[in-house]
Amino acid sequence: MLDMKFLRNNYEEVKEKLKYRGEDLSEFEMFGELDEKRRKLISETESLKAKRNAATEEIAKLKREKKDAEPAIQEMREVGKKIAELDKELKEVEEKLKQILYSIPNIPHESVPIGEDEDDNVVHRTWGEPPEFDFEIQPHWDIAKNLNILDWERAAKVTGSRFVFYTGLGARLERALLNFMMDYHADHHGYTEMLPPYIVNRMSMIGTGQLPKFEEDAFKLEEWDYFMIPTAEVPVTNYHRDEIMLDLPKKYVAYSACFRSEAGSAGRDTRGLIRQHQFNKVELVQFVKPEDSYETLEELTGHAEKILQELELPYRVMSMCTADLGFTAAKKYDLEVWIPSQNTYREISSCSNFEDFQARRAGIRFRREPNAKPEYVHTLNGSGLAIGRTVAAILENNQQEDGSVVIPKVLVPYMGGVEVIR
RNA sequence: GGAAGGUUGGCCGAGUGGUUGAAGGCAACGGUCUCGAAAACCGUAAAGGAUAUGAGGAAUAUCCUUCAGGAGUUCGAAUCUCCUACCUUCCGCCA
Repeated sequence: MLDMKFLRNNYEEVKEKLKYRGEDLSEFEMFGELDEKRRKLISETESLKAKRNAATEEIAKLKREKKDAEPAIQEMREVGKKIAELDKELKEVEEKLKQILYSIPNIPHESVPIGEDEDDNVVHRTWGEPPEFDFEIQPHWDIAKNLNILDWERAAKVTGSRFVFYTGLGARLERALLNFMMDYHADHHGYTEMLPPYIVNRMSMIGTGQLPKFEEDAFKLEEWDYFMIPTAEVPVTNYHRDEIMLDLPKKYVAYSACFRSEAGSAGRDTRGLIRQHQFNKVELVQFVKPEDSYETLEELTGHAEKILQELELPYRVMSMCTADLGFTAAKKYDLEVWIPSQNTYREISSCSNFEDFQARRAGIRFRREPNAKPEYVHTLNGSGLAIGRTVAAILENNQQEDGSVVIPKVLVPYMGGVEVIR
């Protein structure tokens, strides 16, 4: 959500910047008119209320002195009715304005490359070399099938498509990664560990920007106004909703299962671990002072990269262009890991600076000094990492000619000493 | 699922229709005192919004709103009524 005053004063400039996002801005057009109407109604209703408040005091005085207050009361009856009418009108206008503000995406940071689609994303840096194989490589779903560590057939029976059972050492590998990542961020990167609810209410989804625009992407509970979280970002960011924070920065690392309807991606990545309705993810979330957020974005991205480096998986860092930023980010880096069977890099982490976009929606503020005015914090988050995709990357990059898979060294202790899945 | 009680400012906590934006306390900030600190004493202190002056900034002034959220009664609601959410306790049910 953008600041209403800022929007009023910089309307044309904002419009110009949002053009690069390729978003539909038709609703945005009504802003000026509604904003003016709102302020006119406020003036009218407030002057009437001031009048009423003065009269009310007068009436109280008359009553105390046991004088006749009836004429004053009669007059205020009319004023009261008028106030009620204006308040109702004002509420409608404010509701419309709120919907508009909620549906305007964030303004891209000046360092974000301008582009029309994902092809305009910029390679920021590359780490490691894609491995060379002197045998016929297999996609991870075939490797997993041969090793008997992933079971899609039964998952389809039990639930449906895009769900999976991890079995045996597969389940162990997933859990090893989860533990390794959590430990690493908590022990080496200074994050506080968090285990959040997987279901949140509507206000939380609005707070981080999933709603009201993208309701069809979410899993909603039938009888409740509750949603399955698409990422731990939602509960962890909303943890501090409507709070005035005192000590910044705050750094949290949270594991959660994530749930996505994947509406609109029918037919894409139908096989394997890349695109599931439910997947596991370790998420990094930070609340920082505005002046620190861009430095923090680099730091946080580095924290996610460190995991890939420890796992010895080749990857690259992409700076997302204006068209591929998503709704809420002012700047975003995607970490893409090498997937040999697809001969390409695939997203495994997204690290974003939202500036005050989420903080404004969710009412997350801080004070610089004990008596200073509250200011909005900047929020950031990044996957550190998506675990299912990490499993896919390990299976593919570490596959051997005999179909076995070598476990990265750092994971062996977490695997109970298992060095190779065969 | 049934019953009772609760939700007030950064925190605790008074307050059952009319100078209550809200007593009191703690924490905070400024000052007096002190070599300095503590203690003591004095003082300042909520958030959001509109308007005016001002550079549509900082600031100041006036006004409005806000006592979980919403609706209602009333000239007037933290205070009365209804609904919702959450918390606590008891009963039931389940693990």
